Amino acid sequence: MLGTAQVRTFEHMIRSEQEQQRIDSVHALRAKGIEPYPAASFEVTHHSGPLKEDFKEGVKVRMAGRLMNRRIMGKASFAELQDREGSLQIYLNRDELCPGEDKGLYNDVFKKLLDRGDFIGVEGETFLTQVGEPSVKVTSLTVLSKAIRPLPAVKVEEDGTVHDAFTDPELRYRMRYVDLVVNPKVKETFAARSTIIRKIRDSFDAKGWMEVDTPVLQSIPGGAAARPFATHHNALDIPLYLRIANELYLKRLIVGGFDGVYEFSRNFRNEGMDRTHNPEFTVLELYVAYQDYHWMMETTETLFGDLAQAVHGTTQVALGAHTIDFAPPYARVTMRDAILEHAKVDIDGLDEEGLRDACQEHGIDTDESMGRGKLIDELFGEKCEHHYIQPTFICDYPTDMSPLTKAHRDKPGYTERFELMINGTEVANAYSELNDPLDQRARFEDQLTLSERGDDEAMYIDHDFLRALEYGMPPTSGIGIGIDRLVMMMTNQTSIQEVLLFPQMRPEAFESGAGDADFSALGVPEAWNEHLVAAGFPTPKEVLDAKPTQVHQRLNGFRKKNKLDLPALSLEEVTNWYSDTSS
RNA sequence: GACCUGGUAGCUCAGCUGGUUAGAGCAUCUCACUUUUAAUGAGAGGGUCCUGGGUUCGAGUCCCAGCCGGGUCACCA
Repeated sequence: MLGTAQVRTFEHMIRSEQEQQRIDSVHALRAKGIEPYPAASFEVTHHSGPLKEDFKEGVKVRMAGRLMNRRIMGKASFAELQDREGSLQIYLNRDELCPGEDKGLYNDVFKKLLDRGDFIGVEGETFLTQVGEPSVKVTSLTVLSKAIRPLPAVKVEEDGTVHDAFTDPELRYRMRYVDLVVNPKVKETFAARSTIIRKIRDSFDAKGWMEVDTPVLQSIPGGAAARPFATHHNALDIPLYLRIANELYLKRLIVGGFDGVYEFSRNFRNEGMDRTHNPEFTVLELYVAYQDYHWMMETTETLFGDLAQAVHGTTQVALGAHTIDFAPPYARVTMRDAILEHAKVDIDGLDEEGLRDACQEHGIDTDESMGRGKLIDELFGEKCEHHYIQPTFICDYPTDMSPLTKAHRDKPGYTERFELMINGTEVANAYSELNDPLDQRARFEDQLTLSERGDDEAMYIDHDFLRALEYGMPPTSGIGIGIDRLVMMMTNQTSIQEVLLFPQMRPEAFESGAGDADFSALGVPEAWNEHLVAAGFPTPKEVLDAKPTQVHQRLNGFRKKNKLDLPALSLEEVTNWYSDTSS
């Protein structure tokens, strides 16, 4: 809740003309005895979707949503009421809405004081207009919430042509709430994401597997090879890491006697961002006892076929220029055959040097820290991966790039591992899990050697996990499915930001309210003191947290905007504020 | 991290080899209009041209530095 003082401050923020008009309307509504932000519930009986699908005239309805796209024609008006399902046309007739002498609700409230984007509740009766549009004739109108900022004015023609679309990715991601209101397709993508997750959960629960929660804060960031985000626990005075994977915890639960466990794991990796990578992302991890990776392939292809059906009603799904067929079974190609086919290299019988030469021949940069597994991985990634558009299981990875995977039952040097490739991208990664504790210990030690050789992706040793394995883990198959990528494949998106509600962005700078602060310790000229606060630096801390270049620009921008009678600051001068405090 | 590219009104965008007071459509405001649907007709208001510096008689436009995005690559899933 905002205090009165704060409300007053916000009203003094610099507003666009349209925002100021809307704020004036808030006051005008109150002056008429209408609360623009009422506390009481508004009972809703119908939503636009079902009402339109099975439309009948003469149905009494109560609906609520945003007022959009008004078409005012004197004593009668049409508008769209947009709710969670879509939107429905409403019709307001002055004399039916206001049967008495006082026409204020129509003439003043609806026509003047309400704007596009405001939440209203209506009561009325369904009917078809002359042109056959399903509509609601409004007999009662309630203001539910007044919007101060105007929504982007997107207009859609009957044939689907969109005018003045809200498309700037920066604005769409930073203000997803606006994106969702104005771009119906965006809503559909996230509805599909929800459907996929719910369907997976239903299908796993039906099999008797159990959803679990395991630690996000870990003292050893294990289960994958990646740079973690580090933090610190004050009470224990120890470093902690946000998990890069949850694999080792789920296996501990298999040791503990659950024979099917899964978790939708939010993982965090402190690495680059692009259209297939976000610092936090979701992986579905599933571990099932007494199964192997062949069983897991069948489980996976069946699941994906079902998911496509649930989202699209068919297994044929458009993805960019391709149509992906999610119907099982999927092709199974060994890593050796994949490389043989696309790079004409037989990795069997090639030692590290031979592989290094093969990589060089294909123009792949190598260095001394790369072992045999890493070299094979490079060959596959560079020469093969992008060829697999239709769902394909790539099987049997070399042992030294799979430290948690069981050795292959009849191919020495290989493991029982597969990755599922779709549209040239890895979507899932699965193993027959390594449950031989002595082998696991040896594999961790090999990782240590790799790490000493300079491979900064080598895994940490988790001694408690080794101890757990020594108590005995049944044969188990496990899989990790990249949920974000899966949703991309299922919703025809090529960027991970389109399937994350709030993708990571550089934080935005805001002007904040007034406060008293002393900047003299930084060496800021006294005349600038109050302006620093107004320009969005309430305390010296905010100044020091920002980059000097940024502060310099913001302040000079503020000076220009407000036509301050002060000399412009030099970058050097601002930079000095930083050095002064550190000495 | 490197390269390419963009930032002009609330939204989508024009703005030529630098040259009067920076434009359009939609949105907003005023007026008209009782079945419209990108409603329509008439009129009006609205701009730190991302920021700072430079070149110039003159910069939205050219140069330098920076801020914030997007794309490609590298790394990764």
